[in-house]
Amino acid sequence: MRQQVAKLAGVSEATVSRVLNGVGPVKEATKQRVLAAAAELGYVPNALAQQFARKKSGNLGVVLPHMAKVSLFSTYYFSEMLSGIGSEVQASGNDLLLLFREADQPRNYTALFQSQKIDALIVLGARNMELDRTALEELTQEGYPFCVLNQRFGPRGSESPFLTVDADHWSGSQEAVRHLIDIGCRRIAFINGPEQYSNSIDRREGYLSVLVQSGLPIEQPLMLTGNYSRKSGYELANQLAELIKSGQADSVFAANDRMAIGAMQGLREHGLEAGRDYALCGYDDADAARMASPQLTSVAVPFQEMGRKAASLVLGGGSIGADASRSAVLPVQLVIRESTGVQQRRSK
Amino acid sequence: MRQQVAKLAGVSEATVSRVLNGVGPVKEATKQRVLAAAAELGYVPNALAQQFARKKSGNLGVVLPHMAKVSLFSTYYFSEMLSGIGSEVQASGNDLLLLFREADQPRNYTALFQSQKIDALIVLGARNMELDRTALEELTQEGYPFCVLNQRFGPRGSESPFLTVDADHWSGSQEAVRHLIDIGCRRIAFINGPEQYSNSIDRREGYLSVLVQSGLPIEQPLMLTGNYSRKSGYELANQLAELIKSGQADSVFAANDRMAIGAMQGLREHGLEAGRDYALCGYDDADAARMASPQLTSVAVPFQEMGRKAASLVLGGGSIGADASRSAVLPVQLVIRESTGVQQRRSK
DNA sequence: GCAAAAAATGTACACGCGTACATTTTGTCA
DNA sequence: TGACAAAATGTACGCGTGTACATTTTTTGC
Repeated sequence: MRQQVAKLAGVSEATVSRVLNGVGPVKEATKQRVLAAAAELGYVPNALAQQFARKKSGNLGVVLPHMAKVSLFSTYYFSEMLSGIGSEVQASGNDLLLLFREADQPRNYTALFQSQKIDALIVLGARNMELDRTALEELTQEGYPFCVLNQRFGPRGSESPFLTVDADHWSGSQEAVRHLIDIGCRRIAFINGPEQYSNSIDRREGYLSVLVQSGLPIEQPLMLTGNYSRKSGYELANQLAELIKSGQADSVFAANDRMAIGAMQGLREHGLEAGRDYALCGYDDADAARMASPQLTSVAVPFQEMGRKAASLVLGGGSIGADASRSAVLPVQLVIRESTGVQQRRSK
Repeated sequence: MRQQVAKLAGVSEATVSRVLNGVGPVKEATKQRVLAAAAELGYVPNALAQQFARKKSGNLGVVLPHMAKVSLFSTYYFSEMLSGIGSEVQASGNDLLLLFREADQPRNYTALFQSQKIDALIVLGARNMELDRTALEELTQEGYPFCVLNQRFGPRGSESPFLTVDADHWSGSQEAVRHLIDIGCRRIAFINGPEQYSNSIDRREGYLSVLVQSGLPIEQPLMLTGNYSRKSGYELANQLAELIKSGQADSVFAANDRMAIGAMQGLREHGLEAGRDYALCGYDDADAARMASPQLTSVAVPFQEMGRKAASLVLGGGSIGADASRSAVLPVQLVIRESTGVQQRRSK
């Protein structure tokens, strides 16, 4: 096929290759002849042969958490990040290979590199567990380019052994809690997610630090744990209702919107309305935040940008910024809506 | 590398290949020797070379609608289908290549096959437009295995020129509208999506057919059009409010949950509550349906199963069922919740 | 125990491309 | 115009598999 193009253009196959790849010096006239010939014959290079010859698949792998039941991860989180990754991948002329992780199976990420199926890797939904840690350590050891998204290993602010793109959930939680305090809340219940996720830890620390700064007491009974699902928030509503009705709590800060909405629904069954009987703040600013009634105050996370950043880092193969830093932490932003609405609280 | 394995096992490279691929007759003893040697050396076959030699990439391509702003397609729809596709792809030992479509650019799907980047294709979010039709026609002409998901070309029930997996939105809409009539509604407003999607057409026809069957009049003013976004539903609420307050409408059937929720929110601003002042039924049964207040009656669509089916069809390369039918239509199911709650309506 | 069939293994090469290196053409300067 | 450098193009080969075909080994049937 390439041979036919070469013959039609009156050149050698090598020249065809050079023209199509824009490499090496080529006379403008021959270039046009080759392109014309290729167009006429409808020649499309065999990507498999190209990858083989170049020893590059051109694929960015993205590992997804197992999500048969969409439970732990809101689909918002997932699809937004993927969208960001996709836009960057597309811009760089690469492709995106989706890799579905089996639940609790040993990860074999290095094999993906050894087989050259992927040139780079982004890991979504990693947890701080033996299984994940060893897999990532292995990748580091071998020097393969990869990036962990929305998860940090080691303490906050510490230098990461590998590329990491995260959002500043510590500051985000601080903002959220400060906002609750600003509107008059003093006893802020907190629904967190599992601490395998650095996200959860960051939020807890942000929550606690503001309490301390503000001279408010830290009350263990106010700190609850769900699993980031709506259902878990809903189930915690019984405890929350008691806390609120007894005056032990006047507000709820949930570590994501799904749990916030679940809690909101559960509390409603106890006759408690967000924005009226208690203030409620979620996290993520998913679509669901705007769909809830009352609309949910939340912390917007730049998931798309995080995806783009991770992709660009891992495809560029470089470190972050001019320095040799291995981790990027993107800012988040509080979005105030009805569930902490001042007017509604006043009308109480 | 393979050579080293061969030497260590004391066989030829061809035998190594045979063992690893489980092809051809191999003595059990040599098989074990080869496997042991491969394990010891940590040999991982080069996927690129395999693909090249086999002339198969092992990739199933999935074309995604452009979704910079997550507007037309709920992320629920998207991630559920993808999840279904993913499970099937994984089970078949293939990989999933994500292909992001640029907005309003000519589609070049055939090139993906010609370059052998993909062995099969699933098209998500196709519309009945020139751009899409010609692209699909081209694929058909060339005989490439592909499947269109959740979209039909040509009239309902007609034989499709290519593989199609859809859900029975006609029956689903009928069920929804019948349910509304069952609970006493007589003037059912209908918010549909753009008619580029066969989904929309099916829902409209289902809606109309039940009205006719039930002897209810068809009123043009009750039929509104949005774009499947929450915002569009919200914006139509003004018209709906007027219809409801003037007694022209007593219920709303929205073609998806997002628009239903948008309408619900908009109507609330007019003092109208779903399940109390009017009945509301959505479609898709996305998570959002359960997150809304009141929880939304909706039509559950087996998105995951559709994804699995499409993947299995297109990877199997076969037709659907024993007959030569080219299209599968999966059943949907009405899920009744509070927004059409009988008890609430009674208390009106 | 021998011939023939069957099973197991080895040998050799193609797959389509990119590219190092050799060769030819073009351009430059005196 | 000739010598030489630079640009343009051609030639040849490797990349790591899978597999058709040739060859060797084992089994079978008598």
